[in-house]
Amino acid sequence: MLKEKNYTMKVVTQRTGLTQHTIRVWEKRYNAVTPERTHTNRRLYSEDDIERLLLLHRATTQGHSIGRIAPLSDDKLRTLISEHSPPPALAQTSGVPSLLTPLDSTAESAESSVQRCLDAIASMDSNTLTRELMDAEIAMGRNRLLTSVIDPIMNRVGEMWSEGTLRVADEHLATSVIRTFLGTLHSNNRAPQGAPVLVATTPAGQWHEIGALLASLTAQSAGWNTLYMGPNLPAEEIAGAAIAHSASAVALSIIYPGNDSLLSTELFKIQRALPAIPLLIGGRAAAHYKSTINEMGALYIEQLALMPELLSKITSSSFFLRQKVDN
Amino acid sequence: MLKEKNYTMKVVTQRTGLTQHTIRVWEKRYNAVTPERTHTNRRLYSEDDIERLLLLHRATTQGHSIGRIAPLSDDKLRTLISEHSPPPALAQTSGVPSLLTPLDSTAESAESSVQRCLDAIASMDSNTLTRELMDAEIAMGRNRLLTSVIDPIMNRVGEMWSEGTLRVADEHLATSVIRTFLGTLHSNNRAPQGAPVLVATTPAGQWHEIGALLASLTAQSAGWNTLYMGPNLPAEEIAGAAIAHSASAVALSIIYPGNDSLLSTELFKIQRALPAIPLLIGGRAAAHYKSTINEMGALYIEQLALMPELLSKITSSSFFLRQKVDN
DNA sequence: AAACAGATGTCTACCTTTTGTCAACGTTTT
DNA sequence: AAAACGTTGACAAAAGGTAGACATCTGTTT
Repeated sequence: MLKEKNYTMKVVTQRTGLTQHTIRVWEKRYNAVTPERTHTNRRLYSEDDIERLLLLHRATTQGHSIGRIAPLSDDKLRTLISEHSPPPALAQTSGVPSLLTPLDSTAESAESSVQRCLDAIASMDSNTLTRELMDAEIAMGRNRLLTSVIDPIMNRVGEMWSEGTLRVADEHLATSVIRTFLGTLHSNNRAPQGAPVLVATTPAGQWHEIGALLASLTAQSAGWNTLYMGPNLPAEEIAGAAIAHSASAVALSIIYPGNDSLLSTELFKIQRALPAIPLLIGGRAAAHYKSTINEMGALYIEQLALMPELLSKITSSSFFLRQKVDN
Repeated sequence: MLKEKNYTMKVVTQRTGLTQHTIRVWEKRYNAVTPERTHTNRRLYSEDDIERLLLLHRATTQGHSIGRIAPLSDDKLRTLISEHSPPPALAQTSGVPSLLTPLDSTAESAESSVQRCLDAIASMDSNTLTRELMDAEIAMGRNRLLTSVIDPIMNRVGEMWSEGTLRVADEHLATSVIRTFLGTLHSNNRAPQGAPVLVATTPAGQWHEIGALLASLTAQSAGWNTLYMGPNLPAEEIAGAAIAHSASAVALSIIYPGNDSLLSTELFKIQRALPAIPLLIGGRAAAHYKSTINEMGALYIEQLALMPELLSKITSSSFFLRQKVDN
């Protein structure tokens, strides 16, 4: 069972997106959860407690009043949330979910989650796949979901596709389901006013959009405001959008190798049009272009998990000055 | 029964699109619903109450006066709403705001909804766009949302794009937001067991997926089970998926003209691999291929609104026999 | 055509309940 | 010592509720 109580307040706030205050007051006023205490009176929460708080958070953002739903069982909460049938104004761990959760046993659960997702893909079961992804988000939070589940899945799928281990149809179905899932996560991102802006897209000729979406979401949970523009955008348009929204960075995902000349041309065009804006480039095929990327002074994202670091470097460097005045 | 009263005012306003004021005044003046009260006098609504208010809302936007319809039963309301058939078939594709329609507030509201969405697109405001779409679904129901709002929007966007009235970046953003929105609608598909299956996708070389998604959703609300496979799927894969899931039909969306030979080849391949399965072909560029489509015995979907009709013909024809045994 | 009455959605004023946030202050952990 | 956590009480904003006024419509009567 998942009854062991061993998560501290801090972890809970990060995983649920609730403030300490709120969590405590929900406990005091409504007995929403009943954490144990250390011998020095610190609260200790279990995995189940966290899940419950997450459910309560979702339900409240859907308009339910905490006082009424706090006594409900987890199952009732789940049905309550799913009955909110029209476009799920999803999760939306409001506030800034901030940075990665500490390393722990979740690594293992990420592995198995990935495996279950791959199984679902192989059997073309899109419902199961979606459910697995949702469970994974609850279990390990958004950041881990992105870096330790979805990113690996897409990599595996890509490999299996090129090995021929996976049917093209499977790959398409998986991509489509994941695209939808990421789209819902992406929803109304109202980051704070002065937050830096990231434009995420894919250059002309590159149709695979999952990478760009992942980049956009990662930036969002790092507190950025993002503008996701879909795949296959010509250089001029990327530059135009970046300027129009005074972006602090542009993220590009590159999946297909081949078509070298077109891609390099596009990248250089973007570079030239946006000399003052850092360019982040990642994706499976980005490694092929490493020399080009270096040459043009862009930043190479070797792994999604490394992106937050790059982002914070950008905000703390001179580019951030522009934003700071706003605060 | 769904008689448990435990939804708060706020939830009801969100799910029905009505204001607090209106809900209360409908209760006071017409006894439209009879919520319970908490011991502190707050209203509590049941799932049925919400459904009823939603029906009343739709009926009123169709021009019925609340005083007259408030006493009606839910079923009467439902038939009232469905009787008011949307301007079926005919003209009404795009652009020309159709002078013919009599003072039909539904058509009008659809028109204005489309306009507001286009405005949101022009100002690259994805949040507003999403909200407009959600409101439209609440106000006019899923079917009309698809045929009278989203389909027209995509047509207009396509036109404006080719006229050069709309920036490419805008078109991309709009497509992406709508893709996400449709994806969320698509996911909660609770499919009945013996329902016929539709495979929806886009042939190789065709990357624009909105049309296929619309087809899939339309089929879903016609009671079909659908398998949406994403865009750009090679003929062999389409055929394979259709066979593997014993599909009763395959829907393809074609947006880009050009690349004629490839496309025709693909279509013929699909035809040949699936001689017994009806092929539905729609999308902006489908008209260009009308002769090919006829030649190969596929069905041409001139307009999304006409698709349900085609579907029901398929289920009632010989192809349905295969399904019938399952029931 | 003008006047009138009924219907309907919206708004204001004002009161109660619910809920998130904060300050103040003590204790534990780092 | 600084940071993180705990408790308590106070407070303000949000969310509800009632009552009644009001501006538009719509259809009917004068």
